[in-house]
Amino acid sequence: MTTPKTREDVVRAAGRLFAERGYHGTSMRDLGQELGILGSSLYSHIDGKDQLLVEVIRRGAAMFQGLADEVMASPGTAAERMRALVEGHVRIITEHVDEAATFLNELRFLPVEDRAGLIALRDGYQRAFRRLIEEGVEAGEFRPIEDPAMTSTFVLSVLNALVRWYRPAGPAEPDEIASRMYEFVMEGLT
Amino acid sequence: MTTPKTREDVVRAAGRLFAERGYHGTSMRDLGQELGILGSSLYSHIDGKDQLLVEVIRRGAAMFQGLADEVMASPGTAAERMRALVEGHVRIITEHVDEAATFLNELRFLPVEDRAGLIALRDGYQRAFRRLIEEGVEAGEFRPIEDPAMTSTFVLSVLNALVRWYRPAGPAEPDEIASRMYEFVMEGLT
DNA sequence: CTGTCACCAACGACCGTTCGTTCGTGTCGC
DNA sequence: GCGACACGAACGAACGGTCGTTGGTGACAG
Repeated sequence: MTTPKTREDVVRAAGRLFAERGYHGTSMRDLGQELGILGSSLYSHIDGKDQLLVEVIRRGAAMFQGLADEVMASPGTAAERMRALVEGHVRIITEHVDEAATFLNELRFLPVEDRAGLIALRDGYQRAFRRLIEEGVEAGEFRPIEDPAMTSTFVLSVLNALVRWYRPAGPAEPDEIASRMYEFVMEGLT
Repeated sequence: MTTPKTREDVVRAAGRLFAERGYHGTSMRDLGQELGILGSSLYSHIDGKDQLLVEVIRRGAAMFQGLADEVMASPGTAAERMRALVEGHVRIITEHVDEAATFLNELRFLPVEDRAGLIALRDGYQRAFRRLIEEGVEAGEFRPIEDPAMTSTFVLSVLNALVRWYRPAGPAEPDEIASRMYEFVMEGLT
């Protein structure tokens, strides 16, 4: 009757449920129900639950890493590239909330053999922000900042928190969110 | 031999494990082991696992609400009170990471009958930030801000993310963190 | 006819929780 | 001062249920 489910369907549904209920809050039977099949039927497509978590998180990590690579390789002032990072980050989250949320929230539940590598990716992404801030300070575009590492954490805090409150049905348009975020990150409250 | 555990011990250990492994990632036997007793022995002190979650989160919520009440009732410019909020928030998190992290991360796993009330507390706390921002704009202390609600989300994003990276053993002192955060929230990067 | 995909029943492990019991400690009547 | 007794805290076995996972079987599409 209904067309059979693909491995792709399974991974996408897993992202959705992991984001919504957390990895440990999602059972294979839950996941099956989401797809209209039994939990045991999932094993026609995948090898195990933890593999699903790895795959979903890998996708999240890849998107952010791709953005950082692209922006950091492009020309432009620090401010321009910061704007590109903010816009790209917001676009990734608004278009792929589930993978992004799982990447940001469930990293600690990865099997040990995958954890370190993916955490390194996340740290690499943050390092792009730090380097950009340092460049901006050196170029005199930004104010003198004593602790660029901590400051990059602040910037990323604002960006990452979007997965916690963004709802596609919500009143705010992605472009507007990106603009306001960039504004806030650059100027603060004053 | 060893002194018996109190209900207080149990709640504290629960906060620690819920923060570290998440609610669904923590079993009663895990929790017992953390205290050096059996999982079943916990029921001499408590009625059920979900009660523990409620209690830990209640403590987290109470601390933040207390801070907001205190600061908002005090005199001072918007900037002064913003500094007080930031400092208080950082102090709460650095001194009670576990309750704070559980409050911020595990709200969605609360039993339905407790969820709405505690979410309302969280929203009330955020509303304090929004009101303060509005006051600051009206008084001309802050720049004109078109969307104070979203901006309050940004500020709180920076503050709340602290539970994700603060480690007591880390290099950064709480005072220094609070100063840098206030600086960033007020001035941004430029 | 072959391979894919789902079903179904079942596995052992673990889940939250209950129960009967034990052991030590402190209280109180005598 | 001493025995009886209630109590808090923990044990250990067991409960029904759910977990992730396996293997066998059949339906149905290419």
